[in-house]
Amino acid sequence: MKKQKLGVNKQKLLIICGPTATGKTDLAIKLAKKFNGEIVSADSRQVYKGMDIGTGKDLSVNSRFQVLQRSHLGKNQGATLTKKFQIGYYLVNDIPIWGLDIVNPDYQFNVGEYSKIAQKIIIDIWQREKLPIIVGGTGLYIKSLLEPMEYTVIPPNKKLRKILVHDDVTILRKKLEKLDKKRLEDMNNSDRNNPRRLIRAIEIAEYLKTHKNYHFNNIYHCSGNKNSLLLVGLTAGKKILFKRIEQRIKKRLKQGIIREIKKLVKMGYGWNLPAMSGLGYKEFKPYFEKKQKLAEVIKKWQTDEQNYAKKQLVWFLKMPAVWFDITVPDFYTVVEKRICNFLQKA
RNA sequence: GCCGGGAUGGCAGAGGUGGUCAACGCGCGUGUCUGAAAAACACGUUAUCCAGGUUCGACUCCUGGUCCCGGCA
Repeated sequence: MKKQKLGVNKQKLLIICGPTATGKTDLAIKLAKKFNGEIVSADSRQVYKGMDIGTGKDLSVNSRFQVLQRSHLGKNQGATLTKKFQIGYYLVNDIPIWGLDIVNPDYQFNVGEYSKIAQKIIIDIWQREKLPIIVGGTGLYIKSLLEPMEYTVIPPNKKLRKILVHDDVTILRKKLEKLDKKRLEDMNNSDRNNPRRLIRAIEIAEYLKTHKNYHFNNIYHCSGNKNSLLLVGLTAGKKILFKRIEQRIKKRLKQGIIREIKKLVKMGYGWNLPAMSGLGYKEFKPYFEKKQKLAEVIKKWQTDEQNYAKKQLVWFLKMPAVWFDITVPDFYTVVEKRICNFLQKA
């Protein structure tokens, strides 16, 4: 028996974004309790199994991964979404958090896959008449839920990539020009010098050559109704932000980040994997190779996190978010009121 | 104490017959963004140890000082 779908207008989506260490998840859990919500992570690093402390999953010791039996993401149908992915949730404080532990660290995960999975989860939450709350620091992942990204569905072509990595940007540009001149012209200077972007553009052009009737189909998009979407941005002054980062690093060391990395390395996950390029992991490479002292690693980690927070702000400030300063005393009340208001609108 | 080498931007570190000069890297700052995004890429950013002298002109040559490094004692 299918539950009756809610009307389009009732399909609200709440998004909480902002730089690292602003307490996004804590706020989301509070809000989920208040508004009958479930959390969907939008984080490019938390999708990896076994990478918990460094990516800040903040799972309690006894939280276990589970799938929802009756949902279309459940055991049977969830498996058909694709065999590669594990889709389920952790219960934290009785609130489900989705989008964690989707793949192993040696898998190269990406936006397109995230977008597809997250959209399915969101629809599932709606079907259970609850409020999906997207929480995360990965701007591109959030963007992929806000607007249809036409070409993200085109899969990577590993063979082609293997050949193209040896070309320098001038050659790549020539190759792209031959395939799709307009695409090259549309690129800005930064992208035109970015081998990764050029290779991707060539990849797309090659794909379209052999798939003439390619048609993009987004599962849903929120851009239709203004009242169906609220973006909440969290921020704080740089000084406070950096202080919070420092404290969190200390916490992660205490939680056993070194042990976690040791385990990952022992399992055979190499330093060159994209998953291991994340903050709080890559800094430890010289330490494990006995080339650097722990104190230096921590210092580097701190500045890397700071820079990351700054970069995140560059991204998020362009988004149509309502911003809240987390240091304001009645911060939570203000946010709650704003969301109440949002949920009441048709 | 003696002999030798050195002192260049926030750091590390090149160069050039005395002629706006001051590389590259790191850092820092500002950005870009359609399947690696905690990634990748673009743009910008600051200096010649101190006091004299020679010279039209010295970071580059000379004298003195200060500091650092190596060797001898």
